[in-house]
Amino acid sequence: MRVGELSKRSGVPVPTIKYYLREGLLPAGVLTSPNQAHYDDEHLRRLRLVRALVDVGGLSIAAVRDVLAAIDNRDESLHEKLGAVQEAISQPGSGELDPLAVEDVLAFVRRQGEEYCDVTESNVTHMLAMALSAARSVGHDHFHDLLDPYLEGLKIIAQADVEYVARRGSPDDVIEGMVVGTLIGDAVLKAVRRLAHTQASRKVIGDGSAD
Amino acid sequence: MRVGELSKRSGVPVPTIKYYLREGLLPAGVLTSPNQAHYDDEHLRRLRLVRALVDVGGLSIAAVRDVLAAIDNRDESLHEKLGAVQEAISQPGSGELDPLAVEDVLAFVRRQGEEYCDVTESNVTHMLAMALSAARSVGHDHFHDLLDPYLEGLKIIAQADVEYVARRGSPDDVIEGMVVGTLIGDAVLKAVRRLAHTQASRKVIGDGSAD
DNA sequence: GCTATCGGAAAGGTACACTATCCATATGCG
DNA sequence: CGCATATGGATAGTGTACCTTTCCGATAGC
Repeated sequence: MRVGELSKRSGVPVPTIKYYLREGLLPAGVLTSPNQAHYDDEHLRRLRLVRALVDVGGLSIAAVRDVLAAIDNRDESLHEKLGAVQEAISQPGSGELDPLAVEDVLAFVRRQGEEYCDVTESNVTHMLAMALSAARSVGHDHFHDLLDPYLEGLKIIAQADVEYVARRGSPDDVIEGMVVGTLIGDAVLKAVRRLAHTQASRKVIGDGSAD
Repeated sequence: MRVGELSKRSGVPVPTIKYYLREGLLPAGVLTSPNQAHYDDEHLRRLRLVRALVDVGGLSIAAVRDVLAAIDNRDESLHEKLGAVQEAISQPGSGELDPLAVEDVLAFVRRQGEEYCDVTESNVTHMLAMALSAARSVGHDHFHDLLDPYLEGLKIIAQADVEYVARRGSPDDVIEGMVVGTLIGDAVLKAVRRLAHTQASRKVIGDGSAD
């Protein structure tokens, strides 16, 4: 197929596809003449992945490029790749870290039997420290009390996630499933948590008949 | 205090504070002369809240304005206010909804005993439908299988959230705690889920010694 | 042959979140 | 008092991110 059909089948405008090609988010098509190229289903699949990362995952174009590079890297074991991809899809944001928040993270991580030393070493722990710093900055200096119940609930969720991903066929599908499952899963969790809030708060403050 | 001290105490540059004042994110200070105004701790608190919403919650300036308006609204009961604030902090994003994804949401919601009809009525259900649509668009058409385990884990988490918020004093603190707890909680959950993934996947694929 | 479309490059556009400049006025210190 | 510095308010400008538009000569397909 040519770019017009790729556009029709994906819902992405042609100029945007050209832009993604320029930015290296989409591999070039096979040239059949100096100004005709052919795209296949793999391009369509990749294009839809890019849109999902951008629209649902909220990733920047640069972050998407990093993720795709990690996915496409052929020189790593599955384990290394999963780590690289996880780093790529976990942007910590910017701002100052409260040392007390860093302590909270270290204490939490140690409570689980890990022995990390450098919180800024991984994007994930950095993310957590950033969030706890923000909590402290707005006066919530006991937010870390929630970490243990969060982990308890998330163990159930992560177990389901891993089973979901492990069910996939090839290692490439596992990687891609992890990316999609993590980012779309974040969005799903956000929504379901809000639904759960509504249900849980109903028990406490009632339906509005009495507050 | 005047704007300079507000800036020093919050870490937010003076021009940015002026911008927030212009945009209505921060109430004007009390004028003591035509070009001198006085700000208090409430302004500082509000300013830090704005930064937390923007930096950690990832909210746009317009969304922050909506949230603050919902917080400040004096004409609603606590229950109504919680609902309005929850809508304000739940942006569904844009894109087309897959009818099958809408069905998935309806089935899920009904499974919990609710009887919603219109998925687009609430931002929260719309968010969920958007996420499941995105999953389908990248070929994950059984992502909804995860909804039940997610809810199971999230019940534990939401319970902790509600207890955390209920511990606060005044109704205003409850509202503010819900905003902070929801948005910062989203970020914390994201990070902790990734940590839980690492732990859970270790059991399945090992430490990298064998994959 | 004729119209629509193509690939590729370059310039343009839009939205957002600040940031800089100006100015007349106030503050605060010596 | 004198004078550097800071202030509130208004207007204009900046930088980044993500596309769009416009152009070109070449091809596709009827």
